[in-house]
Amino acid sequence: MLAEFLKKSFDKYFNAPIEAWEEFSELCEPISFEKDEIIKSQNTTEKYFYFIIKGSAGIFLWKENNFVCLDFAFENSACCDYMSLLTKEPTELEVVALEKSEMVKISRENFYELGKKSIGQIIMKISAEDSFIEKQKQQIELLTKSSKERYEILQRKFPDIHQRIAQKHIASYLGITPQSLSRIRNTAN
Amino acid sequence: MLAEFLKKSFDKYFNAPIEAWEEFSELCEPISFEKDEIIKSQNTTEKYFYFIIKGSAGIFLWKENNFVCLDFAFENSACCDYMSLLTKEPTELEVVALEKSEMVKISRENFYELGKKSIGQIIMKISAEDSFIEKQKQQIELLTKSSKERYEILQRKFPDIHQRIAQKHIASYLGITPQSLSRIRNTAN
DNA sequence: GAGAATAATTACCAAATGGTAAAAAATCAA
DNA sequence: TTGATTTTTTACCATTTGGTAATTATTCTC
Repeated sequence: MLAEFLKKSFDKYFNAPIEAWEEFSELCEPISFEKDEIIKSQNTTEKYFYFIIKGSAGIFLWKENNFVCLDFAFENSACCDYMSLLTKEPTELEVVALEKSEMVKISRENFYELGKKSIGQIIMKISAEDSFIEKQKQQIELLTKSSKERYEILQRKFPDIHQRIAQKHIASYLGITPQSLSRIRNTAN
Repeated sequence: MLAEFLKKSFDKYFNAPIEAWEEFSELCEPISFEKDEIIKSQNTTEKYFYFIIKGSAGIFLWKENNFVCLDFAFENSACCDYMSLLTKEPTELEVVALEKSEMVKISRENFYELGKKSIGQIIMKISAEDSFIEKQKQQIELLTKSSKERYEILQRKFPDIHQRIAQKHIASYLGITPQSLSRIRNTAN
């Protein structure tokens, strides 16, 4: 059940037999979050790797008097303070559920335990590599696109984002103020 | 010789015996580049992972009528179009030597060959993880710091960058025009 | 459902940055 | 070295974005 869900979600990255995913599932714990519930707070060390079954989450960073969103995560994708999980160091990043969510979590210890088996190796490798690629794409957008273009790209990537995520979070992700995003949205063409 | 150099460069990340690095070195080829020589051109697939012994390089992306720099790399660090190396797909990224440089390169095939031995596994894992962390830090700077602050952070990271790298490349890395960087540099305090 | 709290929109002006252009400085190449 | 090319600086104005504040809309809570 969970194993099938995971297999489907990861099939675009690599193919592993269902047995491997069953083995993975056994180390996962289901967990639920309410909207706005903090999954990992600032200045703590990430202990878990989460996978979203239903709902959404954001990675936030406090800046002056606002939160800035570094990433959104929806169904069928991973979500955690990956930097902290990798370095085992606390970070200022906060992970927050943005909707009522159902997830599974796997502890760092179990994650690394899995690393000794082939499925874990592949997941860890894909996670790190894919995370890098996504981050580099974000950097490219910030450096080469206007805020309006970045908004359009985000909408194409997550067509229902505006129905699910507060505009102020979207604005912070784009690197602009909510007022600017409002202007962009209300500009013709 | 090369093995010792590599070992020293990577010791901050993980410890491997000199023998492992000797094994690694055997798969490396030395290669030199002139200033401004293209290491990997746009719309090609990256074939090599480079390690800089001396000199520097930049990862560039064409934007309208200028190049934008995504990353600088100096001595003791890796340099390549890592996204393309991982995906085996061509990208629009260009890798350029920014000074007369001495590097060693290892082909993707040999890199993955090494993956079967423990040293390769660790290098690949560290490369992906560290690349992600650096990219996320860049994203955080772009989203939460002013261009002046970003310039100061870059100067602290690479104190001699202004002596080695053209200001237009630094400006593009910071996400601003050369004129803006010139103004920032000539502003008191 | 009513009131309170939060979020989004709009307007206004200030600040930062972009774009064009020209001059000065630095670098390159014969 | 000298002239050509490229880079950096400066100046000017246009555009974008930020910040404050007030209004409207939405969401939350009882």
